[in-house]
Amino acid sequence: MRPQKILDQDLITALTTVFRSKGYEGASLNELAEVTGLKKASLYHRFPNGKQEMAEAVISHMDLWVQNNVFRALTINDRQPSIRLTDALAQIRTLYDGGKETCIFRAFSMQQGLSLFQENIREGINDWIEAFTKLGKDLSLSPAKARELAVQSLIDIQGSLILTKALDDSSIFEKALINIEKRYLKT
Amino acid sequence: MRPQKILDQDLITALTTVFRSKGYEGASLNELAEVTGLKKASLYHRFPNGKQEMAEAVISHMDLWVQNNVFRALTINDRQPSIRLTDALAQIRTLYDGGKETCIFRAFSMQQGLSLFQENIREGINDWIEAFTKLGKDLSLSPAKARELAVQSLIDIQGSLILTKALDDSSIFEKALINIEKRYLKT
DNA sequence: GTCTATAGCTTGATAGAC
DNA sequence: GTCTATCAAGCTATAGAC
Repeated sequence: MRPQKILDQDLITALTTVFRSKGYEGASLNELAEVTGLKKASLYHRFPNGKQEMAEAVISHMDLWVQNNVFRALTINDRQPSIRLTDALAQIRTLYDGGKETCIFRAFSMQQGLSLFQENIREGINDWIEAFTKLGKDLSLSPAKARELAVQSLIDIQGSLILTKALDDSSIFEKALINIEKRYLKT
Repeated sequence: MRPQKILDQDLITALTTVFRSKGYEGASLNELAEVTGLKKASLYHRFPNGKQEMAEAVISHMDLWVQNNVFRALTINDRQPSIRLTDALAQIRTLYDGGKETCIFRAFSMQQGLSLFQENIREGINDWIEAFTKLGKDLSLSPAKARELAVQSLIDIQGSLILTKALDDSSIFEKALINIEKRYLKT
């Protein structure tokens, strides 16, 4: 076997930047080939199912990162909940590069992308809600209140990302993160 | 002149449904022709600048509706602010069909759509913020606090629309609207 | 004002050489 | 494993008849 010209890790990273900024349909194979440094036919060798498989790999890779960083920080048992929250918010800040990057679910939630990845999106969002809900319970909130705060936290993240992008003002995202923290610590 | 087969009003309405659900790139001329009942060449007669002009017409039409219904309700001077807010939220509920419809700005905020309509989106969102800010001031809030609540209201609307779509649970959107109302009336 | 027909391009995907 | 070359299908847009 000939050696891989591009490592899997670098490949996924390059694919992610395009899918994230252009969405599923908007990411053309020509552009995906260009940013990865591979020709289209070579991409098909690495991802026999084509564009959809590339997108799935991007989703899986990001999902793993979120689990290892955001969810782990939120739900780990051997630390104070307030510390966990601060850590998780720092990871979220990194994930979205201070509000400059969009959520991959949002990028894949229009057009064909929605029908192809609806289930991934639904599960992904539910995982976020569960992780925040566990934090709330560990802060002695009732299950209902814990879930309510979790949903509101996700609304704040997603909504502030949209406004940050629309107004090109990353302070909106930053304030939203601080607001999430305040809301939990007030209880 | 031969009579118009389809009235301007009906034409825009049909175009809107497609652009809203598919986004700018995702809305193909074939589909736009199909839902309007006109052939592609006829669409070009009505919109000489093609797809972009159709999208602009959709944005303008929706903008006018929002001004006449949401902003007018929020900012009209001869009614109590709390009544105005309730009215405006009812209009917003209609605008997004209880959370089942997406925001046109979101539909146009990926791929090519973003570069083409970035300015419309920025101005549109700013108009929403201004309208809510006026309401806050009329409720005797400080300018800073009024703007803060306005931004949070938009975050709640946009974020809850995303979660409602992702989880197919329109109660999230409904709770967000109620939450906006509570937050203003608490002050 | 609407239509049929088509131009010209880009897309996702494949065949086969090395 | 990567490449060049190519395909069929879809796209936006236009020409010209009625």
